[in-house]
Amino acid sequence: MAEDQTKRKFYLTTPIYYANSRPHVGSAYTTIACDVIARYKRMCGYDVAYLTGMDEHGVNIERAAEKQGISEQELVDRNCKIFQDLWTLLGISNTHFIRTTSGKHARGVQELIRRTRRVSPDAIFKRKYEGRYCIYDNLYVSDSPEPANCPTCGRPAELVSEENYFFRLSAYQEKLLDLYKQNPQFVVPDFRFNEVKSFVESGLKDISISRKSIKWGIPWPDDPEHVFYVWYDALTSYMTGIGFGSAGEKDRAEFARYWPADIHAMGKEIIRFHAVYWPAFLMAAGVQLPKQIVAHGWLLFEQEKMSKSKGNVAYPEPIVKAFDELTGAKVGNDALRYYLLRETVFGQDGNFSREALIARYNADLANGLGNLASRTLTMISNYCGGVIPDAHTGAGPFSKSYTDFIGAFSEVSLQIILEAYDVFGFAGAILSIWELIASADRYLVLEKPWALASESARRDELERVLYAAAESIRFVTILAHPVIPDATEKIWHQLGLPGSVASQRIDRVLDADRKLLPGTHIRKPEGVFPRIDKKEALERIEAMENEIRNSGSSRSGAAQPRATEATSGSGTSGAAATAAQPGTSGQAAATAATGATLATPPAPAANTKISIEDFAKIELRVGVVKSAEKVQGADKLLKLLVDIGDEVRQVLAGIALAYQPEQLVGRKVVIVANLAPRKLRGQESNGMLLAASDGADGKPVLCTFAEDIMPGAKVK
RNA sequence: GCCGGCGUAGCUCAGUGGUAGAGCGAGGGUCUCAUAAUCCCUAGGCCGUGGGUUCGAUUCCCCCCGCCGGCACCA
Repeated sequence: MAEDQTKRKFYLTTPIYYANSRPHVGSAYTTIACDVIARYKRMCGYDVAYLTGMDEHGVNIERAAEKQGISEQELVDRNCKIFQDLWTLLGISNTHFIRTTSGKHARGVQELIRRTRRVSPDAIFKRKYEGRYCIYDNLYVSDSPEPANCPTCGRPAELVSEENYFFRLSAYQEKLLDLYKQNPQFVVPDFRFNEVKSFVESGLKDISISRKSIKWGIPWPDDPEHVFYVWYDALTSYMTGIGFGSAGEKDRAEFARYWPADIHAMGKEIIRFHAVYWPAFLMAAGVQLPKQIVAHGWLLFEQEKMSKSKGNVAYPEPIVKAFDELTGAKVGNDALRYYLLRETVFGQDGNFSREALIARYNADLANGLGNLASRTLTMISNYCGGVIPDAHTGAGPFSKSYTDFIGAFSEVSLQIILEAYDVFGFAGAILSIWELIASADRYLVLEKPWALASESARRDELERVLYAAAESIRFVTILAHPVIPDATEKIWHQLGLPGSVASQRIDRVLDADRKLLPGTHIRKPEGVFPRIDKKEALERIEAMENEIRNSGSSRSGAAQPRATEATSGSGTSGAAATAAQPGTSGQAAATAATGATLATPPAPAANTKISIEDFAKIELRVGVVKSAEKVQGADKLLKLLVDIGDEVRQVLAGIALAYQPEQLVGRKVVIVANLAPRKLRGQESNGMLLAASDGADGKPVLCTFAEDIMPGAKVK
């Protein structure tokens, strides 16, 4: 918050994280990536505001709190602390932190809607909302009145209707397309941008932005029966987090300084809300639009399919703490950050593997940078009395390896690395920096300073070599600092340099007056990245993860799986990997994946019972599949003819990903016989097959019978 | 079904119209300042399949197979 008005500002945000459970590696990935950008921009001389925060409203919070017998506020306070502790552990340099339960946020959201009604009176309107709602799982399944099945339990959802406030998104199609045209970098990577464009081109529907049934939310101004619904509330935090809606002089100035955001970063699953809804909301309110939406990919866990029994969800804390404990040094944070950024191409999905992380740590950090610093500083300590020697750049002759080496640390390499950072090419930047480390190691072997040290006549050569090596470490330390802040500060200190690396100008690392000063006393060399034993580390990490899992805090409120978990497997068999949803709130994930929205019912879920009369309304009958075929133009639909005793029904079922048509013929199934007919892909469906779905990948499994039973028999 | 991407050495990936590259892992060697670290050498891989354009394609075009993403769709 140390604003320096003479500097150019830079404002970036992570998504706000949903407060119903603890963060996993995916959330950490988003936040770390943003932290690297923030640190990098600061080192380029920007006045950076970096916002992260918590999404603390909605039904999942209500439910989780109830389950734990505490108030909503207690629950979100507790989970907020877990997130904040993690950000501290990861050295996240955010300058702002927003919680949607804060008073200032609520005032900002209400202010934005008031402003919208002033600027665009047509944008907000009230209308009857009709959607499908599952009474068993207490969630909105679909925003359309069309019949729908609950993604969690598979049962048909109830039709519900209430008056809601809507945002006229449909009116913004052309304006959005124009925005995209004017700003070819509005969304990165470009393939995501194309997806956004085609989504908007295909037509936009108005969206509901309030709910009557939710209590745990921000009341609608002048109509407190309503609360704001998910996205309008959540997205606005990017503004309220830096002072929007506040009457205070300081807040107003801060907002004026930092808005619009330069970057909103997030996982790919919530890009639509940021690239479509959010600009539309802002246009309607007459507020400046963010400059860029940056979407990264997912982390897939160790190439294997997620399974609850395996519990292979990775949490950041065990990794960081295990590394710290086993090495007796604070290296875990750097290890995790380095691995995540080095191993994945930002924007694309990446693999997350603990083994690979440990291997990277040992190969690149311990054997690479750590060892280079250690050997160089030790030699300066042993051969030069612990003082940075003279560079001897004045008089030759210079060996070829010297000129080559100096040449590597040139404006050219610097520009390559800076450009990589500028386009979020973290892996590329790291690769280039580590090439420099390798060249330093190579240089030392060629020059053999340990041999020079024994020949007093070659004193100048020795000093020249060690000075060059030390300089190369300074160079690398500054360039790598955004990625590995802890170790670079340690090396900086060991080089005897004043202040912190963080306050160095990364783009001026080559300036003559910033080079190491001969005569500087270095400090005691200490290994910054002690090597770690793979087996030991794996065991330690696993033990700590089990602790978290058994403590129950890993899913303090997630009653149903996030829908994105199901979609990421995409119905393939075998090798499907399951992803973390970096940067997603659970609420957001569910919304993104299903197009449905979550809300809370007035009554608690588990206590909702129906009467036998209610059940009797549903006519379930045994059927035998007579024929089955794929429906043209649909991935998931099969057209079945089902004999239910007195007639043969045509039924369409969305099970094509799980069943081959031929294997269904002759099979006994249960169908809902008195369901209203519905057209699907032009074909009429008369009834519905009962199926359970596996939470992990959402694959349907048909109900059937072990004993013989006649078609047409009633099921009850 | 529509739109887009990918398929290159064990693994992760670069790459170019002209007889294929890096890192990691593995094998061998070397120095000894350093964290059993460094450095050097070693992988002979139909560059998914088939066809086309071309003097010549891994690189350009088309089909197919496999994988992935977005949308539609999942009574």
